[in-house]
This record gives sequence, C-alpha cells and structure tokens, in this order.
Amino acid sequence: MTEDTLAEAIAYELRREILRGNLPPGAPIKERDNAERQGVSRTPMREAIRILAKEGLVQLRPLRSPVVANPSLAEIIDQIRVLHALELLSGELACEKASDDEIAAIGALKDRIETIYGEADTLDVFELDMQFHSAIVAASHNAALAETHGAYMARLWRARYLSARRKLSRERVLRQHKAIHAALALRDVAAIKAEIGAHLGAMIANIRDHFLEQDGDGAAQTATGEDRPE
Amino acid sequence: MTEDTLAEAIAYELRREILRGNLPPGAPIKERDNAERQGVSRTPMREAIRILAKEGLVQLRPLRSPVVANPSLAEIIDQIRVLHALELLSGELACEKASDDEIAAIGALKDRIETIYGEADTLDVFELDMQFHSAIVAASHNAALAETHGAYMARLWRARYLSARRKLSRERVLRQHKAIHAALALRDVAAIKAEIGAHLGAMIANIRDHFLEQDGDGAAQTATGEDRPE
DNA sequence: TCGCCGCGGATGGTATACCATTTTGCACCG
DNA sequence: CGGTGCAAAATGGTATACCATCCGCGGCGA
Repeated sequence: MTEDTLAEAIAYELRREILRGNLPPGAPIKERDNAERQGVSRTPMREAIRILAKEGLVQLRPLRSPVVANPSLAEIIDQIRVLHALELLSGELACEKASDDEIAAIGALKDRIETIYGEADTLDVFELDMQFHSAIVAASHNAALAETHGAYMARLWRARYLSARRKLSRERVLRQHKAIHAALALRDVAAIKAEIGAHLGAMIANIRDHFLEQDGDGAAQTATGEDRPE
Repeated sequence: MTEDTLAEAIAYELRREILRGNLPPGAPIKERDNAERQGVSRTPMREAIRILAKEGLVQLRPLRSPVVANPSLAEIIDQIRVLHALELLSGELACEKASDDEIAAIGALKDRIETIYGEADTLDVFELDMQFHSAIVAASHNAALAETHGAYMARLWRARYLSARRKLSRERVLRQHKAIHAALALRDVAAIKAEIGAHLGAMIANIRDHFLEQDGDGAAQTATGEDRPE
C-alpha cells in the first residue's frame, strides 16, 4: 500500500493504527517516537499527522504532542448530521446526473459487500462500505462534495468501525444499501433521500448504543473530548 | 498579525496575496522562491502551502510546483451547492437551538451591514457578511458544521469578492439578510430554508454574470481549471 | 535539417541538525 | 516536611543539507 508520497503512506498506516485501537483515543503521538517506529524521518511524519488532523482523527495542540482525537457522542452526532446533509445532496445530484454505468457499479459494490459481509476483516468491509457511499458521491459529479464527504467518512471511520463491530442490524444495513441503490436506479429523489436518512439514522442509533454500553465501563466521555491519563 | 506558528502566519499572508490577486490564479508557488521572499525556510512554507491546499486555494501536484487554484465556473457552482447544503442545515439547526441572544446578535450584524453598505470598503463589508453567515452557523451549535462551513467560506472568498464588487443587487442582499433574520426569529424552518436558498441562488447568479462578462476578455475558463502560461 | 539522446539545472520530497519552549524532577531553602 | 526554583530532558518548531525526479537545451548522428 504505497502512496505517491511517503507522508500519505504513513498517514494511511497511522490511520489504520488509530482506527484499530493500537493508538487509543487520547494517546499522544510524539513525532520522534512514531517516526522512528515507522522508520522514517520526522518531516513526513509531521505531514502525515497534519493530514490526519485535517481529517479530524488527530487533535493538534500548539507546542504540545498531538493526541488521538477522542470525540464525545455529541460531537460524533454533530458530524453525522453534517455527513447526512452531504449525502442528501449527493443523493439528489446523483439521481440527476449519474450515468447508468455508475449506477451499475454502485450495485456491484452493494453485491460485493453483501457477499463478504461476515467473513472478511471488519476493516476491509468498512473500506468497501466507504467505497459504496463514495461511489454514490462520485456519481453526483461534484468534486467539492466528494472531497468534503470523503473527509467526513474518514473522520467518522472510527466511530462507525466501533459501532459496526457489534453486529447489530447488519441485515438492516444491507437492506438499506439495496434500497438506496434501487432508488438511485429509479432516479427517485424523494425515495433516495428517505433511505439515506434511514441509513444515517440507523448509524446514529448504533453509535449511541455503543456509547451507552461503553459508559458502563466507567470511561466517561466529556462534552469536549477531554484529556485522559496516559 | 502573528499567529501561533510561523506556518499559520505565512498561510495568512499567502492567502491575502492570493485573494488580492498579487498571486494570480494559475501562478506556480515555488517553495524556495516564496520562502526566500518571505524570509523563512522551506519547512514552514511547505506547511503553509498545505494549509491553503486544504482550504482549496492552492492545488498540489505530485513532483510539480503547487499552483494557485483557478476554479472554473462549474467548480465554483459545485462548491456553492455544498455551501448551500451546509447553510440549509445550519438554518434548520439554528431555528431549533439558537438562543435569543444569538438571534439578537445576528440581527445586530444585519443592521450593521445595512448601515455601512455603500460607504465602507468592499473588503470590510465582506468581512461583515461573512460574520453574519458565520454567526448563524455558530448559533446552530454544531462545531463540525461550523468548521466545514468556514472552510467553504474561505474557499469561496475570492469568487464572492470578485462577484460582489459588481454592485449588482445590493438591495436584494440586504432584503435577504433581513428575511433570514426574521425567519430565524420566528424559528420558521421552512422560511429560513427558502430564504437561504434564494440568497445562495442570487450568489450563483452574480458569479455567473461575472464569469460571462469576463469571458469577453478572452480568459477562457476550462472545465478543470487548466494550466495557464506563467 | 530533423530527431533522438544525454546532461545539467530547477524543484519537490526526505533526512538531519539546531533552536525555543515546555515539562519534570530533584535539590535546596524555609 | 513541604514548597519553590533551577536545570536537564523531552518535544514541537525551524533551518539546512541531501536526494530523486522532471524539464529544457544543446550536441551528435542519421
């Protein structure tokens, strides 16, 4: 998985480590240590950290070690609301502008996810799920929208990952994917908006459940994603 | 205007140079030259360029000089569509969550704009207009939304600036501001959405006019914001 | 004369060294 | 025994040196 530039490759690896939980929320990311650990110099590591910061996975603090972001439930829901608005727009535009080929490709992705669901690594399924949504966004033919949507998908990756591991309502997710694809094939704007709304609503419910469950462990989530002992 | 870090300060300066037109769209930003010109080393200059790239003002190309972004009309309209979706959400949330004080402050901003319109520098009016919209977004109490909206406002700064200098439909802008504030005071979601739609629609019309007018000068705008001789 | 090859400069990417600030721990004083 | 202050270590910010790649120009050959 080598990218164009070292920094991007490092960002990719760092991202996976964060999402996997090797670097837990709140953990400091010391430039020197991490750079050495990955066998690169500080310069691209710095840049990688900035990339993740822009994605919202890492929090920069002036003159302090950056830390892995630890968003509260409220913050995550706020982000999902924005994602929701972006996906509504993308659904609307896709119904209007998507080519038949693009719609077919989206259907293929849906089928592929359905096939590997349960047997593949959760992270891999997740990348596919992201591709599914990104394909819809791409079909809306709006570069700015695609870019911003991608940023939010990355930013919410961890929350989605954690919530999806609970295997709740997997069938529902597959059904919703199917419904979204069907609405798109019919170019039915109202229907696709409704389905996207349901999909995102389910996502919020899942994540809320995860947080409620986790709160039993005593890991308090403050409103601002506060500090946490290292 | 010194920021926390050198890179931010440089980014601020670079941004103003770009928006003012000292660095015209399509111009390459050579790390060495610009670093020397501002009297700093390449490291913070690189970071500043990345910041502007993330804001969409600069376009990064692998192994090539970054260039000042030169968005086509189509790209700008795409961006405004996203901004529109974000503002619709912010209007909806603001109606639900804004405090009376916040609404009053928004009204004050509207009045202030009305007062200085025509007599003050376009740039100043512009800052106020941005504050007006940002205040609405802030009143929606959604940090992620505020952040993304701010990014789009910055990204569209130049287009808005260029289009607003044409003094077309200033009365209409003021009327729309008043209508938006009124809808917000009444917490009328449907009304505020309609008004925001009208406001953004007018913005698109203005910018389209500007482009049509400019096209007469022979400065062709390709669909992808292509190269341009240095 | 035209085209291909190669070399040198320009430029972005990476590594490393240095600096400033912050943090931490320990010693000394009260 | 506890608090204060200083010093050393840690750490992010900055500068500089080096490397890899790309582009332009000139010479060589067909």
